[in-house]
Amino acid sequence: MHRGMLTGVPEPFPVPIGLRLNQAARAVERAFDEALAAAGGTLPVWLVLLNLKLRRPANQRELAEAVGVREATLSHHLNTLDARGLITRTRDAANRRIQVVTLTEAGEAAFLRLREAAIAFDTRLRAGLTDADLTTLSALLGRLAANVGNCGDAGPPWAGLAERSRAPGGPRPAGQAAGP
Amino acid sequence: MHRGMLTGVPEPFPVPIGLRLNQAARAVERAFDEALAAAGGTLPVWLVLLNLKLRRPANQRELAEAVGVREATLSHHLNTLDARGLITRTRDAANRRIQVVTLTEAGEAAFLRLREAAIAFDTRLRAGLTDADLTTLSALLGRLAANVGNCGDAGPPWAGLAERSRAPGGPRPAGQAAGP
DNA sequence: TATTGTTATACTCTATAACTATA
DNA sequence: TATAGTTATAGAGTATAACAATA
Repeated sequence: MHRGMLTGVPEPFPVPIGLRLNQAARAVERAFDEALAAAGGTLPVWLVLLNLKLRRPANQRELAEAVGVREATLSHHLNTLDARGLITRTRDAANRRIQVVTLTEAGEAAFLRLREAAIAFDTRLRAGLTDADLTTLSALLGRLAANVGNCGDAGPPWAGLAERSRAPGGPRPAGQAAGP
Repeated sequence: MHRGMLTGVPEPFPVPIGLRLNQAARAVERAFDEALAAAGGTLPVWLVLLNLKLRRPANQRELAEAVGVREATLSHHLNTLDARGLITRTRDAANRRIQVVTLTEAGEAAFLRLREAAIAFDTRLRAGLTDADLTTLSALLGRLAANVGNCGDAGPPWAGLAERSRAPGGPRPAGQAAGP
């Protein structure tokens, strides 16, 4: 009864695909959050570390964009990482406005732990799906995203945090990312 | 370069499907949030109204479960709805522990507005997708959800809010739902 | 004046724990 | 004691606005 049609409503109504999408995304998100938590991390922390390693963002603006948050929000997360001893911030000698973010040894270790968790998670997630399935799924997801405006393939594939359009406060992202 | 493989990493690595899923889900979520906001609502508000109309939850525990939040969280949202004059809560004469939640006239009107927005959104979202596409997509999404534990088809199709597994605070849902 | 980043503040959504009231 | 619900408190994540420092 929960498959295909909603009944008990004026006229048969197909289960909205957006809802299916969201249920799946939330289930996956929750599981990924748990996997990261088990490895001592959170999604924002993981995304920041990942982007620091993968890209070499010239400044925090780039990093924030890659992570998918505002600059102020990134500062917030960097403060957390700093407090946890995972990064250091030092002024660039050539342009002292720029803070050069560097992973500490503990930061590198945290990155490796989280990367392992992310890789294991992705493997688990792909179970039973062929490459063709994944390609199809990816294409369909791209279409949905395109249908609502965001081109669906914009930005780096590891951009994983929500960027609220409405005023303050907002939903939470979800995420999952590659292990380089 | 952002398609299929991540480069610049030790070994070619397929773009994690979980990440694709999440990007799409967030784009859709954001758009749906906007659509609801334009109709004067939010996702929690919509889900509460929808569940009140669609089901006839016997008590708030049922309603909370349908919406996908804890009872205390539901109270929170009901307070908002109450403050906005969309619902009333009255004690059940037979069992005075039970609060009977009723939509006011303004609540009914809000429901209709949000329903229209949700239906329009779903139509927009499905653009260019055949029924076969939707079936395929739904199945693949179900598989992903199943792979991470949550059976992917549990609960009412309109349960749209996140249920945090980790301590306090937490991610935000996303959502989209049917218009009955 | 423009760029870079931080701080201050606030908001949404969520949760747990403790409480009231009823059964 | 058990059930129904509310209130109090808290926390994560996000945002905007105002600010400082540098160019």
